[in-house]
Amino acid sequence: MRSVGTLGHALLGLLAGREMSGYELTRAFDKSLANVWSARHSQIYPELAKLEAAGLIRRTASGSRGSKSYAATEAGVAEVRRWLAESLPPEVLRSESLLRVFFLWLLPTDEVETYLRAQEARHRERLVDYRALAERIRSTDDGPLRWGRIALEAGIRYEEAMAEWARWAREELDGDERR
Amino acid sequence: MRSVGTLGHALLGLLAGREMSGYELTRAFDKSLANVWSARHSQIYPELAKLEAAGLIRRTASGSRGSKSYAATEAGVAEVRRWLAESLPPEVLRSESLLRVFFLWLLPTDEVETYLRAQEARHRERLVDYRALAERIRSTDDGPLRWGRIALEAGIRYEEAMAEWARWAREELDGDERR
DNA sequence: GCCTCCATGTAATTGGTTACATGATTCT
DNA sequence: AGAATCATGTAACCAATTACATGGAGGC
Repeated sequence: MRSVGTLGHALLGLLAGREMSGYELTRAFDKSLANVWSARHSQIYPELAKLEAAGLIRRTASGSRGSKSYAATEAGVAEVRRWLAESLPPEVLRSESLLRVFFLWLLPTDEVETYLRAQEARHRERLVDYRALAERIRSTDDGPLRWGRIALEAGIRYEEAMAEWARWAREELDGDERR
Repeated sequence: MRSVGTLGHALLGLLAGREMSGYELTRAFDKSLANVWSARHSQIYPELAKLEAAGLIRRTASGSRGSKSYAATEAGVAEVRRWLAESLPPEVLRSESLLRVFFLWLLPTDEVETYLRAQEARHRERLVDYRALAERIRSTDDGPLRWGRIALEAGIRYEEAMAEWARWAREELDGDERR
């Protein structure tokens, strides 16, 4: 009996809300979940087959263009709940942009400044997007949507913190230059 | 001619600073780099062989207990610089803890609260560690070490933002309960 | 003599991305 | 008729983790 990975749990979580097809699930990963977890259809379809074989989801209907809908079974919902209540795995940040910072001493000062400006700009752009999205969701305060809004808030605070950090790092350098 | 991945660039960056053995590189990933990128020795040793074959690093000496030291070649240093100056890849956060947030509606309120408290506690713990580490590095303001301190500041701001977010999310819920 | 740390490697497996491949429906 | 979108799948490859495997040096 193969254990369920993070992708499997994400799929079960989505299917615990409502029945969906592989295609709809794929869109969910492109849309709402994109900012915390990603997955392509090429990973999703085989995973659905495995979850079905494990009895955690079941086929419910076939749509017009050959689409297949799935719903979480009782065992499936129980498995997501178990996962949610489980203690968090020791998650570490994995950021290529921050990794590069360790090696910036290899670049001339003006290129370092360019780097940090680009970094800040990217975070500010995302911040604008996230805030616009938050405005649109604001009114919904019931059910699953609400938790999307709460997760989004984490994204907003993250981008804010990273943009501010990049500005701080740039100022650190500048002060240094003028000395 | 195989292209160099992120791990390869990280190794080149470290070796551009000073010559090191595979074992020392492994420790560097456990220690300073651990918070932004991770790698095991089983991934590092084969990668060193590839970098050497590509002429980006070269063997410099053999230590007593069979250790092999490597240094970045000119081509190797040029490659890190190229990588650093290159525009950033579209990096997205990948967080299982935040993914779980989308599905918290499946848990009873008290378990949600437990989840968010655990989340906050973890971030606060890391914050304490990072701040202690920052204190220790503070005095060094030259060379590679300085950039380690700047990257650490990003970690501090990240943990701070996430801890505050978890508290905010919990309060959101509480306010709701009392209504 | 035994344990710990230093030191390097390979093998097996999982997770994830990119590319390949195909076909139906709807819109213009 | 042609393009965009819906819809599902497989194959090849790359990245990363876990487990397997071995041996030397130094401290107790």
